[in-house]
Amino acid sequence: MATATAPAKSMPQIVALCKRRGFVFPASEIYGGINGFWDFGPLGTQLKNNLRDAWWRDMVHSPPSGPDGQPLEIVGLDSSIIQNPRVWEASGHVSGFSDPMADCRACKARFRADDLIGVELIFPDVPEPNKRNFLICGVGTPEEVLETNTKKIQKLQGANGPYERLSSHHVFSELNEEGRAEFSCPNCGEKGHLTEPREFKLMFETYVGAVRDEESKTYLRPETAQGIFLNYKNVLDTMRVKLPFGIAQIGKAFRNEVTPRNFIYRSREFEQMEMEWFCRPADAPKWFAFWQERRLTWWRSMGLGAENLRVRPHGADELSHYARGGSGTVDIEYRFPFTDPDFAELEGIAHRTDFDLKAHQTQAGIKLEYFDQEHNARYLPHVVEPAAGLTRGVLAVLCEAYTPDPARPSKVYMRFHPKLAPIQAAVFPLVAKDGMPEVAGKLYRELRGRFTCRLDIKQSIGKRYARMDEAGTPYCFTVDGQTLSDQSVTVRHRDTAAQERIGIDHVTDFLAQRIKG
RNA sequence: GCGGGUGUAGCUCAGUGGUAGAGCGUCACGUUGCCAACGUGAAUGUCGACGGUUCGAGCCCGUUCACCCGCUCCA
Repeated sequence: MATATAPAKSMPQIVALCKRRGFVFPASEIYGGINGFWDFGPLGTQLKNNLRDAWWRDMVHSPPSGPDGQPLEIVGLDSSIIQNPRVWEASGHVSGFSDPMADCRACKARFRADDLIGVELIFPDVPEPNKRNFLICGVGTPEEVLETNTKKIQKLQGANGPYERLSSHHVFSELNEEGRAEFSCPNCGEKGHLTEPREFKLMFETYVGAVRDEESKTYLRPETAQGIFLNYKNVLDTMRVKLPFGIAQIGKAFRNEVTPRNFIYRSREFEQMEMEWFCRPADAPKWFAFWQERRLTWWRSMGLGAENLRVRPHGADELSHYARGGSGTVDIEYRFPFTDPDFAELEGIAHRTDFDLKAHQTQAGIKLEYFDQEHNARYLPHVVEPAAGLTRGVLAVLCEAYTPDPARPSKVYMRFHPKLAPIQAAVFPLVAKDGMPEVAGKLYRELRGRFTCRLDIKQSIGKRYARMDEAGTPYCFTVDGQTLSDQSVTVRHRDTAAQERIGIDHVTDFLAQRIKG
């Protein structure tokens, strides 16, 4: 790989460029910011819109052909961020989305209180009044806890003889204060230093209407997917769709993350691009494989390097509550500068089975079954879900594009795919005289209707090229003295700084050709 | 939530208790016929915020907020 010798990409420098050039600003910055929220500046907004529109086009307007060569059918949706709170009870988010955590005051370790258990041991050979039970504490199953504490148990046996194990174990999160005091920290071994479990509520709560009581409490959606399941029947009834088909949605989602980190990678307000693919249960594995391959290809077509992308299947223990019992989940991961050499999730493709439709059918009491005329059968479709992070996608595109180059004046340029670049073209007069600004202005007015375009007349030509390098503008067209005599302009290519000369009449075609692919 | 680090102009940073600084960028004018050129001039700061110590705080102390790193977490 040629990248082996490329200078490492530094996250602080990428963040600085994003601020300097108007891609991403800290949210509420003049008030000191707010943890986990970011604003997109003019260029960042355009970049995000371009990525979003590309997804919509490639999913809804012109989805890929299926394995049999037939075009797939996917329709769009835009559901409400706030839904009836029962939605989130049915979906499992109210119960599954808050984790009780306990901290050790002595060593500062943190544990999931429902994973933390204690196994009680009895030593029958010890005579009264010294006879007492010992509690072996740890994380995992009782067997695992005994396994990890073998040495301690051997020591106890040495002093007290053989032991018996109480059949039921204690779960830390279910104990009262007295019970918790008997627990020792699995990390440092100190007894009685674990805090009472505290709930980490990962869903933002809000209240609908003027009266603020439990009745009016609801949530900001933690995923866009549920809005799709809620409208599945509406779409079936109105759109003449037949299985298999998809419903796609792009929108904001909110999670009260414990630790927002890594710039816009894990923020509390973010955007998702989700598509729920409804199919026959028997076909789900086939579609699961199909979408994995298509989605990986799509990210590559957005300019992400193959060497920075990978597909990683989830282990059985990390599957979401809705994805157990299906073909599983895979993540499409990107090698971000802050994870390098490791990777982090960009998109998850999950076989959600009929978990959600079944849950809503039961909870809402509305039949959501599909009548399959071809097979003369009635069933709940299975769902394969490619769920991509738009915000994360923007970050991946920014990181991929960021290219240090000590040889050029800007020292860095943003190598966006031309179709994603927030500014696709710039028009300059070489100098601001002899009628060049007028010709450049005319060209600019022609281009701006079709492309995102900038006209810059001020300052030296080198400065203007340098600015466009940091903005990631792929093509700069310069009107010079020769233009006035032969109607040609120079095209300056961002990635090579090389120039060629084309007719001023061909600029539109030149751009259209390169920005389409 | 814990530990460590950072916070001074748009950016990068200097400034160890005594008048708020530099480079770059930005803007204006001139010059300039292809890569942040040059000349002249200009704007820009509650020194992250609040409180304390002090005659006096960007600097010392406390609190707090944000960002970075590590833990923890990430349905």
